[in-house]
Amino acid sequence: MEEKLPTIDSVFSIDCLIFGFDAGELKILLIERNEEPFKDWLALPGYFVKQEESVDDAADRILYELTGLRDLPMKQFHTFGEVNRHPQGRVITVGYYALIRINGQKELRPISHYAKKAIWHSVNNLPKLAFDHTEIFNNGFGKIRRRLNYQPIAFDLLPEKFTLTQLQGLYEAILNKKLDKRNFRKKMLSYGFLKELVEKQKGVSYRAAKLYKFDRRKYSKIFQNEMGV
Amino acid sequence: MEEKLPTIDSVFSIDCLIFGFDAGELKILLIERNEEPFKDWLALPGYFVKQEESVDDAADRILYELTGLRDLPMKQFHTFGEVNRHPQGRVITVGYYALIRINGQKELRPISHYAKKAIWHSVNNLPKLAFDHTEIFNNGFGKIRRRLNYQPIAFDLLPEKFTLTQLQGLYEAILNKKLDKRNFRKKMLSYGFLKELVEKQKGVSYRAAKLYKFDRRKYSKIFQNEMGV
DNA sequence: ATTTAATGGTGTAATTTTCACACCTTATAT
DNA sequence: ATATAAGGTGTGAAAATTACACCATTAAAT
Repeated sequence: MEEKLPTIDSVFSIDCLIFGFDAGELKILLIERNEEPFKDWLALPGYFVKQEESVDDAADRILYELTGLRDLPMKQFHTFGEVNRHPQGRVITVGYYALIRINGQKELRPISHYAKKAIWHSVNNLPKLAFDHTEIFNNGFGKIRRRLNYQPIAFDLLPEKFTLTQLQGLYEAILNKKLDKRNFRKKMLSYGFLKELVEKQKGVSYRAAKLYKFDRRKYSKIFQNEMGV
Repeated sequence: MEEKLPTIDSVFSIDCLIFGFDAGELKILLIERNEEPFKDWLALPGYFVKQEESVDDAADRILYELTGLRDLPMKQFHTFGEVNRHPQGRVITVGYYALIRINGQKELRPISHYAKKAIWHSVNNLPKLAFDHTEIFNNGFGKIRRRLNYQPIAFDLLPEKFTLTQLQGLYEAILNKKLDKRNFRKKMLSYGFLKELVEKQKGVSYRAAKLYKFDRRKYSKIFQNEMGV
């Protein structure tokens, strides 16, 4: 009894899908690899899980080491377990995603030498990625799109204070379709979890829009278990 | 380059959540373990993934070996990666689920000696399960409950021909709440994917109900990408 | 033959949600 | 002053959701 099992180092990995929103465009965080295989290719930030850390912890550590971003609220979306997905051997990987404010984050600066650099790339016109990362991206992006319809995940991508037009632009970028302005505003406001601020937009050469905040407390009260958090 | 990685045997596993519906009750498939650790305990059917098989393939094989059930349409729902979830070492497990017709299946008969037997147990009053299987169960069951609201997963649990009352009973069992009979029928029929049969229920000591079939072809046509398959 | 027990089967009105659609207002730059 | 660019607003039609109660049918029991 109590015999020891082998270690998981080098056979189990994490890949991260980090979405940001900037200049009306949805972006994904990629790294330029500095290691074989796929040296110099663009890839999702990802690396091996260590023996003594939980998978969730590994996701945080790996993202930090490859991009300099820390403590993002990442969640699992799928585990990829095909036999030949890694050229050097059998590696199972679990995909995590997070939606974040690009400008709320410090600059991208890989800590580990496995990444040459980290960049934000539009989700449109993605180049071919290393390994099966294109498939991982498509899988995760699809799930997030569907989730947007019943969970308030979009607010994580916006600055703390935002206008309704920015919010709508974000929904349109994720869903990849135009929405009706009046209906969108009516619906968003009807939920009751947007807090209207006195403050207005500044530095625009047109009528300044009201700013809003996402009120997470109100959201939790209103929806509790309904929206399937 | 092209160095070989270690193998994944004994560090990566599958656990299966197989739901069935019988006598108005939702059931879960459990095995009685025949091996330490947790010998003699009830557990979810689960075992280690082999080096040369995909994770999806492993799920099919393992379920078959432990319960005798084959080729169920299982899907992943979450990967559990805490460091101390297995007493003998570091094991990461991926949870799969399926919803099936209990009576449409051959009898339960473990092939491998790792399971003494396999049984159907009500999802209510579950005993303490081996490992962190209670947590895995709760996680998966919660997801299925939510999924029921936008995907026609319930039909997999019923016999091919079923009455609307049976279908409603199943929804009530999964959602754990009473539904209005007229509204339920109206809504189900309005989808247009239920095919009314000429045949009626037999062997009941009250008015025989019409039988229906779930028409998967019509379903796909109607909903295509809408319901987030 | 009659009664009983159990489920089958049906419709309507009120409410809520969704959707389609167009114009005036405001702030700034010139 | 005027041109520009986005801000901000309401209504009516259609669809979906909800609440709600009674008679019909069958087999078994008497």
